[in-house]
Amino acid sequence: MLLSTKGRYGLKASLELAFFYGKGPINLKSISEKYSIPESYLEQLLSKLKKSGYIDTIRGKQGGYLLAKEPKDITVGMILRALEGDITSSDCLKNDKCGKENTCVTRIIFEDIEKSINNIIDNTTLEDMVHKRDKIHKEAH
Amino acid sequence: MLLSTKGRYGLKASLELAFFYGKGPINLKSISEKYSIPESYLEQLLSKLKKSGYIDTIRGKQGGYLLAKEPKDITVGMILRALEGDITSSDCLKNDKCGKENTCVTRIIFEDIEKSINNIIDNTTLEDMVHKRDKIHKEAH
DNA sequence: CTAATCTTGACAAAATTAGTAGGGTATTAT
DNA sequence: ATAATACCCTACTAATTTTGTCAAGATTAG
Repeated sequence: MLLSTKGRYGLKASLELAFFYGKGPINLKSISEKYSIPESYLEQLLSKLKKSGYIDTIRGKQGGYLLAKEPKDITVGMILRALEGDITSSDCLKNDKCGKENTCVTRIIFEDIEKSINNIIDNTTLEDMVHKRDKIHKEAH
Repeated sequence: MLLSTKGRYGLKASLELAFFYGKGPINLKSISEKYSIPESYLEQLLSKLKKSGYIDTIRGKQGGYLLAKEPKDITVGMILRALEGDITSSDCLKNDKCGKENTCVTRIIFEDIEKSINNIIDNTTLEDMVHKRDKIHKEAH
């Protein structure tokens, strides 16, 4: 499995904020209920996104969360990496000092996979996804 | 992380068998030592690959493991799936009956990623990897 | 025979994921 | 002011998955 619930939940929440971008803050509870995500858990995820600079918050009554940048300036890769760390195909590309980096063949295919994944997530913005969403919902009617 | 050690170890072992294809069985210990994989653990992995029909075994002294098919007829995807189950980007593509399959936007990007991964692993055979290995080792001299 | 090798199944340790819980702090409508 | 609202933070726990370990047995070459 490439992504855990962290990335999935976090991406859904970010997309929700993107959808309401420019329309004021969205509170935690409403996101948590809409997507059936435990409130406290989602809170931790959004907190990470805030620390990474992708989300702003407004405290107090009528407060909530909102994107810190325009949806077109936030990629799926940014969100996923903030929550899950580097998105990698295999541990050996990160940790291992196996000493065979230059001659390991399996490594090559892992690298190919990873490049391909990164290519997708780094070239899809939240805005792209909002547009896709609009399209899907239109077709559903 | 897309792949655990299961897939990585199993793929390395399979590649070793591919490299010695047609030259008799290779015993467990030699693979386990060459790649620093715990013997009993590797045993379980090879056992799965046997059940899946990708490798044969010869018991007794001088016995060992060998590929059940030609390297060109075994893909990386076959090996990885036998060991790790379906290679998937997100749980929600497999289990969830979230009821929103037709309108969920995040799902689309997970599907794109998954297709891209499958495209790579299903179009790379062990033979391809042996060739790459030959090339790498040549260049290293 | 016997030493090398695979077979099988149960068990255990370690790591990661997925939450829970609860008090704390800031803001604002009233 | 103050009460309600909502984010902030840290620690803990439960569940799951990964990564092994172990032991007794079956098979075969020499």
